[in-house]
Amino acid sequence: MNHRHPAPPDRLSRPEQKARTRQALLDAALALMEHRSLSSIGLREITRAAGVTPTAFYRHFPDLGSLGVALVDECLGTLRATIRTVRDGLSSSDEVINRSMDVLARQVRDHREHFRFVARERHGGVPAVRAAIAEQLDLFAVELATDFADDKLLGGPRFDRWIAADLRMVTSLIVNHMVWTAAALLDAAPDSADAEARVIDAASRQLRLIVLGARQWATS
Amino acid sequence: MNHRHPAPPDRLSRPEQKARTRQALLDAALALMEHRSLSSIGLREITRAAGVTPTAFYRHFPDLGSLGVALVDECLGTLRATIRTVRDGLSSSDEVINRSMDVLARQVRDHREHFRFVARERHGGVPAVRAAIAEQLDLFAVELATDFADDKLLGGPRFDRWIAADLRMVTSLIVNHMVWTAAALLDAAPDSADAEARVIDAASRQLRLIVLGARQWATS
DNA sequence: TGTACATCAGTGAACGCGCGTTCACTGATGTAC
DNA sequence: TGTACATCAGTGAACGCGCGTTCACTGATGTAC
Repeated sequence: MNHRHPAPPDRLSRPEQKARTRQALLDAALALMEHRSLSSIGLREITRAAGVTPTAFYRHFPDLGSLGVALVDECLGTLRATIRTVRDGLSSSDEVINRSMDVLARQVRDHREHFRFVARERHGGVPAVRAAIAEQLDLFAVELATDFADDKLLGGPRFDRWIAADLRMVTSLIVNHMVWTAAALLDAAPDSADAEARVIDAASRQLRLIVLGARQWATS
Repeated sequence: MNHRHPAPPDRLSRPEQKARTRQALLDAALALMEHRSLSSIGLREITRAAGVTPTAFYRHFPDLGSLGVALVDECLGTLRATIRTVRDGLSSSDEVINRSMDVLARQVRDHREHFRFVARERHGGVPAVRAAIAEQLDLFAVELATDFADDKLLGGPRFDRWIAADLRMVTSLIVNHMVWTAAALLDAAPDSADAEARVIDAASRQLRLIVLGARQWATS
């Protein structure tokens, strides 16, 4: 017989409680990393902020590096899903550029800690985390290249005739520009909407310049 | 009377000896940062590697952040001097691009630690160091904009008619691309000349695309 | 439904260790005359 | 040139502290029958 013992609404089942603690550890680590890098944060600091004893940490991660890799998935995995939805239903390149920038700016505003983490640890001191970030950013570039090849974006040039290497060359430039823009938005005084607007404006023009270059490249 | 007591050749004067110890501290810190970030390195680790007692550190720097700022000057100050000499006497844009890339690749090969430090701490956890790096990179962009305005580079478009904001937009894009390229060169397997060549090739094409875009921008 | 047992997330004490900073000091280098 | 004093880069002992990891444990949740 298949007995079910669903936990009553006010009591959490064991897996639920475990997931909750795990998330508390991730959140605590991310919060502590606002002003410091992953490798300078202590296991005890994280557990203290999460409200559990130091030893409880080992029930969820073997070490801080593994927690870092989990954070990469949380930060960039969700961003990837968000971004993919943006590109549908838009045609003119200016439209795509402006909308992409708006979405990026909003994402940065809503998830400062996530972007801070990625910018900081991208070249940081934990190899496993660096590798995980590089892998995710590479996926961004690949997906963007697929969209270009499908002529979903930037209508003008015949991207479908580009060789794969040139496509990846352009999309990795764009992805890097995106990461750099996010970092610049974080560094802009957070209370100054003006500083933010200037960063967005400059980044939009840079992106338009890149698109101009890509069209020229395609027709040359 | 002006008595001079120059130290004999085998004995160092006090300022000389002090400068030597200071440099030993900087070198030790840079070496330790190959695999870790500044904020995760201990004062005692540095003095141990430099061959002095922990307390001697305070004769040279009030804290680790100040040492970091001194490192920024060492790393980027000298690079700026090197790069400025590169741009003289070249006319065609392809020539400038290829030569700049060669110089960058050689600099990265010869000073891996310096570039690693800059890439890692650019968005790292020490605000004073981040600010110092941002300031130096801004100087790069300003100098490059001046060269463009003087028509020293990329002969084709009439950069002298550009408004200042557009010039800075282009040069900061190029500087960011330079930093990213340096980081990519560091991440390419250091023993693999092949991986390095692929990074250089991709970066050169990206830079050419940016120049194409800039020309198009200028004439539009 | 009730009982007896298994699982396992989180506990709390204990450990040895390296940390940053303080302090009074030493002794070679530098200076005044 | 010689002497007496000042400077100050580097020393070494000492401090209190938080660290990562170990271990045997507790007790609520889950399962078998």
